[in-house]
Amino acid sequence: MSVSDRKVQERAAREELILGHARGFLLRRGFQDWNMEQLAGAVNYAKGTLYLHFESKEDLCLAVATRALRERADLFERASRFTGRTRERIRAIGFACCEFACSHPDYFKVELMLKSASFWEKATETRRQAHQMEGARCFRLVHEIVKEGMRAGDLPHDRMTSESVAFALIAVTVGSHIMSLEPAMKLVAGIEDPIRTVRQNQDLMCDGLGWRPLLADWDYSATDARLRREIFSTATWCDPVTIAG
Amino acid sequence: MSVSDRKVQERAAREELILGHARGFLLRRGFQDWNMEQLAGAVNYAKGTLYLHFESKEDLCLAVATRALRERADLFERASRFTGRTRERIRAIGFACCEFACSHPDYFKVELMLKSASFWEKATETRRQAHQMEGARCFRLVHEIVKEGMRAGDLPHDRMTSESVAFALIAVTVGSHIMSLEPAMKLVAGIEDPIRTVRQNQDLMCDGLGWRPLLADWDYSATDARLRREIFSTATWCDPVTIAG
DNA sequence: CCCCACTATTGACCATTGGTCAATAGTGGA
DNA sequence: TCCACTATTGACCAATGGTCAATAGTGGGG
Repeated sequence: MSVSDRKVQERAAREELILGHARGFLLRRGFQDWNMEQLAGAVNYAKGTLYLHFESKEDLCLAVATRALRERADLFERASRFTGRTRERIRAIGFACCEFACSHPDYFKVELMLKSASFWEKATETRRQAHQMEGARCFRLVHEIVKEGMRAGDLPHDRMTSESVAFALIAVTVGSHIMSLEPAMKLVAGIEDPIRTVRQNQDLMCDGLGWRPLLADWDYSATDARLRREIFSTATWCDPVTIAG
Repeated sequence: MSVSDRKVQERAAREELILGHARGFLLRRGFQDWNMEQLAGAVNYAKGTLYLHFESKEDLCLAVATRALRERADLFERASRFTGRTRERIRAIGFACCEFACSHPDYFKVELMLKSASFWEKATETRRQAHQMEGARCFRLVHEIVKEGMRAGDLPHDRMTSESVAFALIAVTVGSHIMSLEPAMKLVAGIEDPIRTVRQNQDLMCDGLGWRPLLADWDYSATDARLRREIFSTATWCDPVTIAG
């Protein structure tokens, strides 16, 4: 058993090594600007060995993306342990999302790549499911807080379903992130601090949903300070200032 | 001159033919699932001839996308001629955007493709600029109405810059469209009518921005009816019901 | 009407690269 | 030490984006 065990472990370690290097390639150079030969060279294995772990280049990249998405879901989970009014708690998720975006600056670019059908099709069923599972985990964590907000009476429950509310929050966040990474948009719209813009838009959407206490009725900078202290003491980015007024 | 004129015209006609077929390929099969040989066959020209018009496959696809984006900007322009309160007018743009999304169901998928760096790099500078110009046109049309809303006092002008407001509206729209075309999300969030969801989210964002008259204070279904009558009498989709309450 | 110079078009060819698999090196138990 | 089995390799294949020398087509001038 010991020999077999060691082999399993070695295999896992090698997979980790490959994924790590692939992540570097993917984030720094996109999908096209490197090939499997180069990756094989980088990890000091032959090309064929890579294919013992991954069925295709797409499969490998999906695995990289799923790993990142899992980290994201983990951050969401940490954030959802934050205590306070429900709107403070959904804010924690927004914070977590931005924390993630900062430590994985090019993640959304990779995520966009996955949306292309041909890409998705070339990946293993197992890996597709794994990715969807992590995505669903993120959704569920948001959805739970939305439902609690409705139960608590902070959020109107007669206008929209809780799922639609969760969807709206996710849409505004993803949209803001994606539009932020467009250099042209930064220029045209004069966005200096993309992350701040994302959080601002999340706040606006929460206000639009009527999620109390509204931005004007609560000191959310205090919430952020507490959040940073209690949950994200290791956060890597500066507190964005909330909308004036 | 007549001979030369004819040649120019023939060349333009052929480019049109190629773009038309490429559009079909791109929307129906994505970027990978067809090759230049097949496209050449479809238009009854040799592969080399395609390269007399376009520098690369990416260049060709960017041209297709830009053509669609131009239609989108044209619709925005038509929408911005709508009269009424400024929030009604921004609603017209939202309507135009959805009208466009309905007639080009896979446009956003193609647009996503363009965000990959390697794609963008392989296209001609001219075509890149053309695409950015149409994008900027869309932004400008939104921005104009935002500025007018601030001038008219319908939209607070002391909280955010007009650019940030335009950005927020675009982000929520793009994000909603993109998330809508994810089949998993439809399942998890129970989205039946994606377009309705997009408009709903636009409404929520406008409310969040404090753009008066708020959803609850105005009969926007009447606005939609007028919009449909006066501007988009040829619209292809059903009026979405606004949020209850 | 023919001819020639010039242009337009072609498709065989090339280079790159994702993916395969027969050959080889390595390993551990007898 | 040897053998049977596994792990690893990299030469090879097929697909495809892109090129360019060869060929077909064209129109003006004689």
